[in-house]
Parts: sequence; C-alpha cells; structure tokens
Amino acid sequence: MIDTKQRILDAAERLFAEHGYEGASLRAIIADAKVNLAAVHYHFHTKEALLLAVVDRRLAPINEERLKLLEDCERNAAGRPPVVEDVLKAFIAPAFRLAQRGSHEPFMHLMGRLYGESGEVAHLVFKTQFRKVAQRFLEALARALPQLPHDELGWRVHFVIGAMAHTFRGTAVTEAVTEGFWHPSEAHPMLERLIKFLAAGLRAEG
Amino acid sequence: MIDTKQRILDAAERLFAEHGYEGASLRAIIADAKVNLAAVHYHFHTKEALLLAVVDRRLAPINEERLKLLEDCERNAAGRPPVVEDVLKAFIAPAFRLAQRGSHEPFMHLMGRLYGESGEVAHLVFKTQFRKVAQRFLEALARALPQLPHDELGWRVHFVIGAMAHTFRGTAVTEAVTEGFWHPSEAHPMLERLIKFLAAGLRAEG
DNA sequence: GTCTATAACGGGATAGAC
DNA sequence: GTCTATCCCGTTATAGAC
Repeated sequence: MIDTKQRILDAAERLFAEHGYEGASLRAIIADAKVNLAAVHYHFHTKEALLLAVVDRRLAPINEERLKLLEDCERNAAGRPPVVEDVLKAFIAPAFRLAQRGSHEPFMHLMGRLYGESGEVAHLVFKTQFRKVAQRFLEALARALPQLPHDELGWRVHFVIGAMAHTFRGTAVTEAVTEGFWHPSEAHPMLERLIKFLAAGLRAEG
Repeated sequence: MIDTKQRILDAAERLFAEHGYEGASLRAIIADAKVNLAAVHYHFHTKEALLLAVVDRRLAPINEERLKLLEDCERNAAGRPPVVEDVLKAFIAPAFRLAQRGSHEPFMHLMGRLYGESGEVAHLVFKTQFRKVAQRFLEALARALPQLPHDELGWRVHFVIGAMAHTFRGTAVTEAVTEGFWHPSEAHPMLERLIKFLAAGLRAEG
C-alpha cells in the first residue's frame, strides 16, 4: 500500500469534516482508508493526536503563506497603513487557494466546523496554531483602521471570523434555509464577495 | 420531583450546547437532570427526537416573535421598502432577548453550534424550523436592498448567517485567538454592534 | 510496520416489575 | 409514569504474533 500514514490522514480529514470530531469514529476512518485499526494507534497513538496531525499538515503551510502575503502587503504600503481588503485577502486567500487546486475542500469544511466545536479538542487547535498569526493580523487591522476603537475592532474581528468560518463550511445550511430562493453561483467570485462584505462591515460608520 | 420532562429538556439543552449532539451522551444528560435513563425514552423515544424537542421549545416562540416584529417594521414602512437595520433587528433581537432574561444562553450556544454540524441531525432542525421564517425575511431583505442582484443577496445572507451564528456561539474561540489583544466588553451593545456591522456589509458598494 | 484478537468500557435502546 | 436490570452494539485502546 502506498503510504498508510497519508491514507489515514486523508480519510480522517474527510470524515472529521463530514461528521465532526465526535461523530467520526476511528473504525469509519480505517474502513475508508482501507487500513487496519492498529495502524492508527501505531502512527498517531490517539484519536485526538490524529486530529491535530490532520490540522497541522494543511494549516502549517497555509499560515506560512498568510504571513508572507501580509509582509508583502505591508511592504507595498511602505510605511503607510495597509488597506483593509489586502489584509483580509492575505488571510483568507491561502485557504481558498488550497481548497480549489487539488480538491482539499474537506479540510476547509473541517476548519469551519472546529470553530463551532468550542470547549473541547478544538480549542487546542486554535491555541496552538493561531496565536502567532492572529497577533500579526490583528496589529495589521488595527493599523488599517486607526480611527476604530480597540474594543470595537475586537468585536468586528469576531464577526469576521464567524462569516469566514461559515463560508469555509460550505453553503449546505444556507441552501437548506433559502431553499427555492437562492442557489450558490460559481465559487471563484465568492472570495471577492466575502472580502467586499467584510471590509464594508469593518469600516461601518465612523 | 417537579416535572421530569422539563428537567430532562433543561439538562439536554445545556449539554448539547456544551458538547454538541454527538458529544453529549444520554447518560450524561440523565445524570445532570437527576433522572432515570428510561425516563428519556419514555418521554422522547429517541435521542434525535430529544434534540428536536429541545430546539422546538425555545425556537417556536422566538420565530413567532420574529414574524411579528417583521410585520411591525413593514407596517411602519407603509408601503416603502423597509430599513435593513430594522429587518436584521427583527430577526436577531428575539434570540438575544430570550438569552438575557432568564439565562437561556445555553440555547443560543446550541443553535450556534447546529449551524456547524451540517450534514446530520442539524439539517432536520433547519428544514423543519426555518423554512417559513427564512422565506419572509429574505423577501423583506430583497425589498430593503432593491439595487442588489438576487444572486449577490444570497451570498451576503450567507455571510450574515455565519457572523450571527458565531456570535450566538459566544466569544470563547475569538478570545482564545485574540488572547491578550481583546476581551469582550459588556453584552448589551453587542446586538447593536452586530447589526451595524451586518447592515454595512449588506449595503457594500453598489 | 502491519496484522489478528481482544480487552475494557460507554453508548442507545428495551423489557418488565412496580 | 417511573424504576431496575439488561441487551447488544460500537467505541478507543492494547497485547502479541508475524
């Protein structure tokens, strides 16, 4: 078999995304990966560690690219405050790009879900993975919106995270709710639509 | 004991909100409710039906109030398009109000989570509970934003749902990510902040 | 490194006494 | 309507052969 470990990661990614951390059993994962149950424990020791490995594999390069893009956009600004849309795009685009080439959307769905599974294993993910990136992007947003009070910025970032995570999650829920009224169009302009929406929200009023 | 059925509903609400549908076991629920396991099956037959009952109990009156407020705000508009902020407030305020009086926040957290648990039992909830309300509010938003293409409105509603659900879910994730940079201030202006943010996003550009 | 077999436990559901 | 006792299955995890 061509790399057991990776096949486990792929299956886990897909099933965690589809059924959540609690909802996806190791047995379902090994069946999907066509692998023996013991192999999971050999390579990852525990279910929780498997989730962290799944997240790590994709998120580490995404976060690197995010930081690189943010540096680019700050270099372009040359000392002046960066543009809100550019900062948002630096954060969101890497995740979307990865999702489109290579069909890694399961991972995006998973990340979207983890925002909702607060309180358990999910917190580990955010604490270990996002601390550094979040710090840098918050500073950039604060510079991009100098007139916005600190406290208000925090709330708006909270709303931004919500809209972003929900978009990562896919449109299934919205389609169920807006049934007959709306069906999602092509995916590409989605990124631009999202950024436009969020930037307007961040700049609201004065 | 003063009403077994209600104590089960209360415990289920809290634990489903805290650990998700899969993560909260019936045994944990009956322990919290100080009730026997068989009582759950007697009153609700199945775990899934219990979740639906939990949601129904609170969501039915909330959705009634939403429709009433929407009618009010359309009557005030007297034939002219309603104001975006008013439509948003008619939808969001009833959930917030219930959460603040009586301390029913567990239910809001639960609803927020269900948006993320797409694909399973959660879809049942949305299909059975939101169809009518969603239809009415979508029409109202379309009238409030006549210049916005139908397709674009759908996407923006999608973003609105995301920000709203995440706010219902509480700020734990955002606090973990923005640690040291932000701590949520008092809850009351939150509703106004959210509506201002969403309205600006809905009206973005032209 | 990969398998089989099994341990040890917790899950939802049910029968039947009271 | 409420309880005890139990069924039966799926769960994670591990021991030990190959």
